[in-house]
Amino acid sequence: MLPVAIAGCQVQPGPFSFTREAPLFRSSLLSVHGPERIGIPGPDCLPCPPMARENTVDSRQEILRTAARLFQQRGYDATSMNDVAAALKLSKGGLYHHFQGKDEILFEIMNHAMEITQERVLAPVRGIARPEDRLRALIRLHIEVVLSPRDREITVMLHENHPLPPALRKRINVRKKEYVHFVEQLIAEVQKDAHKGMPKDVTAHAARPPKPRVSPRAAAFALLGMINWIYQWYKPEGELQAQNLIPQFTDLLFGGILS
Amino acid sequence: MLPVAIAGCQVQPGPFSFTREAPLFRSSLLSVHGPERIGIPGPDCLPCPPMARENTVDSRQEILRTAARLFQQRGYDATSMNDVAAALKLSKGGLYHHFQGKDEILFEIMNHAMEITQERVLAPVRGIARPEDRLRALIRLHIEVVLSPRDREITVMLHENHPLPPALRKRINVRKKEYVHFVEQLIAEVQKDAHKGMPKDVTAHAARPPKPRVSPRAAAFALLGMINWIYQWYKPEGELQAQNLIPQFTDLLFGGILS
DNA sequence: CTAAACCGACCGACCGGTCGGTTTTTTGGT
DNA sequence: ACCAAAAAACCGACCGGTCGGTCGGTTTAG
Repeated sequence: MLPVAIAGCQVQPGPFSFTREAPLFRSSLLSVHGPERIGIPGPDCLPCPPMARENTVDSRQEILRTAARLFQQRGYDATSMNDVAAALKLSKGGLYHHFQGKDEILFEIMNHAMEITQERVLAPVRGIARPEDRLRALIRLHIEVVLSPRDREITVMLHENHPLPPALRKRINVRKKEYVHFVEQLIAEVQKDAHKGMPKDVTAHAARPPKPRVSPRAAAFALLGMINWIYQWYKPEGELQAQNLIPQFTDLLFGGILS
Repeated sequence: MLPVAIAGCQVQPGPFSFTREAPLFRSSLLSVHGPERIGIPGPDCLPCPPMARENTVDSRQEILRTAARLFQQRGYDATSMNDVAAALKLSKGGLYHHFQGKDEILFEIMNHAMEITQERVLAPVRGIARPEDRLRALIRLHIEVVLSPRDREITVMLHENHPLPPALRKRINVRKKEYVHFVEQLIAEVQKDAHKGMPKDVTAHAARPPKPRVSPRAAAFALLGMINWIYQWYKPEGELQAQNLIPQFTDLLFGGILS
């Protein structure tokens, strides 16, 4: 099936350069005929060694990974199906054998990003009893996912809202809303618990605990904003990395800038 | 010059519909010949009354406003120059009379967004003496600018990073960095002042005040993230509006979710 | 009469997607 | 083990349409 990326063989696009690469030889090279049968490999690509045909699930995964990388680098609309095919050393027709269209590729990328969020953030967090611990874990795991160089689907999902057709977009938006709602309820629990733990003389004068000055909904949007915006400014060589960003963002949420 | 939008005359695109409208009559209609001279107006557009030719600055402003609205609705790459021209009831050639190219339009929109930030946020804030008041004002003004239905350039600038060519992008990025730096230094001042104001018995044991647990840089990025992300979730009919969002985001930054 | 504003045909390139192939791999029978 | 047929994977020409941008005009304003 599709050749996997091999050192020296991978397409190396610049940050915003358009390297429109036509495939120079059959990408599925299991035949006894080598690349010389149908062309000379490009100067930046050694012949890929033959390999067993893999199942279709792996083909689709490979396409989605490559497409996600290109969509992240150039944007969905500015990336063509020809670009995606070239990066995979496929023809466009070959790409269309695996996916019905460009819409489906974007949808699967975004859906996969929601799966990642479900598996890497929500599921672990749901297993934690104490709300404050749960919220701290959610912040850490969400930041880790946004910062992960492997999970490019996440930033594609964060950035590309408009291009999906309405029916597909709705399905993604439903999952996003569920996530926001989960965060909101979690913050509400943390705020409620914090009041329970306060000395009686602070709350005794009230019939019930006063509402916090920051509503759970506003806090949820603020938290998601500060974390999701990381993809806009983060630099792997910058001074803010996961290990010092996570505690600071966590402290900020719980205690503000003056904690 | 260009007709300004008149009730009943304005292009009404759906959120993601592509209304490819060809101009049906000369857009500069000062001639004694009315629109009937060259065609019947479209069903959704009454004839625009003739008006004095305006100067080129206003033409360019009108084009930038319209382009910003379309770029915000559909994205820069998914909006064509033909789309922009149609929305202005111009031909594409007419559009190219005012701007050298699509790049220039996006650059001017983003530059204008930085001007708006300079005039509506930075300049007023610089006139405030107390750092904490200055930071509170910055939060309020920045949120107001992001929420402003008129200042679509802001959300275009927040969203469209990649499409500009490197030289133009660099110029915008320099201004963005200046803004981030300003916010960072302001937060550092606020944190410093907060320590000055603490009772001696809390700080006397230290040779100098301990570093806050949230660095100014992390706090600046977090603050900009929570505010800039508003454009992704904000709904005019939602329960979170400027007047209740501003105090909550301010309280969150200063005191966290438990204040 | 000149300049500004505008138009519409046109350019080469590319878009998403299709289709009629070829090539490669898999499968089943001998 | 071999072979032929079927299926899967892939290719490249092609489709109608559109892209950003140009150019030789026409129309309108000064």
